Amino acid sequence: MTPIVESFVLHFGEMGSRWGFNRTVGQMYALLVVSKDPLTANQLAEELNISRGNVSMGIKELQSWQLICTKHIPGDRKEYYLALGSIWDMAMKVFEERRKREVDPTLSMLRGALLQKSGNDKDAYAQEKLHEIHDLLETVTTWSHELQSMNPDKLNTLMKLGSGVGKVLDFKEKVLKKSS
Amino acid sequence: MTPIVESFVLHFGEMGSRWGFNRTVGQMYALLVVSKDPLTANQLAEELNISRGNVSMGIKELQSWQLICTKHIPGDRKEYYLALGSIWDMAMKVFEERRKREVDPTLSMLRGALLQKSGNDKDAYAQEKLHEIHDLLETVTTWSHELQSMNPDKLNTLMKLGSGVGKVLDFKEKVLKKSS
DNA sequence: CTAAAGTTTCAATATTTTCTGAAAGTTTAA
DNA sequence: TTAAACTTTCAGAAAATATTGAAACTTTAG
Repeated sequence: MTPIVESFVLHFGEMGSRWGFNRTVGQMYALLVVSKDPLTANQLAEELNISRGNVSMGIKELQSWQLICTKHIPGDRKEYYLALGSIWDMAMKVFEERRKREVDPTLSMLRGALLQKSGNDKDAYAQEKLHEIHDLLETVTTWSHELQSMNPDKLNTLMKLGSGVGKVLDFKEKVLKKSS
Repeated sequence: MTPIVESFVLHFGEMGSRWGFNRTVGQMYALLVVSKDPLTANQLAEELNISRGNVSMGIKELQSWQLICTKHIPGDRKEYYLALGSIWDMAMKVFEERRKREVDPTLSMLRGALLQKSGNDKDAYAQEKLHEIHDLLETVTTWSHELQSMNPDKLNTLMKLGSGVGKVLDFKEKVLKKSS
């Protein structure tokens, strides 16, 4: 690994734990992302100085996140691994996967709690709060689903527009009112 | 704790680790959120069955996230704790804090790596990828900053609009073109 | 079918993170 | 100033998580 690649890989490893996977999985993924050519499990183990078994588990994890794919080279029995898709695709995958793991279970727990009859004052207050949290999470999840289903170019336009989107909303209101 | 509150507190504790703090901190926060009246450190320790020292550390953590505040009751020497602001405020705080911890350090690492002269082909390819990641993270951070600076009502309108926002963007284009 | 090349599994070990509780620190009423 | 009431700190214990490596498993060329 060159110094540039190494510092990226190490940083991504540390960050990995915050982003939902462990250090070595983060490092493996980082290395695959910046490698033009696919790598074998043994190459990963060697470059990162980790055990072959650990690489095998890491690969399984990255596959469960659908972040890497396998490539076979004719006449070679080894499996080669490759980061999947564009940076944009990767970001979407991570985002989606985290929503599944962090938000969805909470939403279903909240739905359950809101179905219970509140027995007393304390419960009534608690349920009010749970309701607010539920509604917020639901709005945000629905929204993020919809954003993800948008064409990436349009989404990019939207993001670049930034808070300017407020003006566009006003603008639409105004024009609609005039024409009515 | 009533059963409803307890299941919320336990769930939030487990989830807490995914959301950036540890189990007991998550539980403490959950309990404060659904409690109408402020609680003392001792009450937290007792309700959650954790040590007084752990509560003290948890409080410090929650304060560093600016998620709770202190209240004094006249004639009482104890400190009372209270979840801060509305659910919306809380979500914003958590979101912002996570951005600071998860994204900002990566952005500065990437900026550093992009300043290096790439020595060879491998580095050149790696830097291309780093560049893409950098640009994406920057766009997203800037956008989220701007969304956060918007008036919450407008932001809510925007979210409820969902992917319909694409149509509004088209609409604006069309009207502007006509009038030019 | 056999054995070589490769991959996965998982019990044991190492590392990291969290939690406890006793001691030290702080504040205030008297 | 003192001591009671309360809070914080932090070294060590406990719990959770990650990692290794050897054995078991799988695949395929011959």
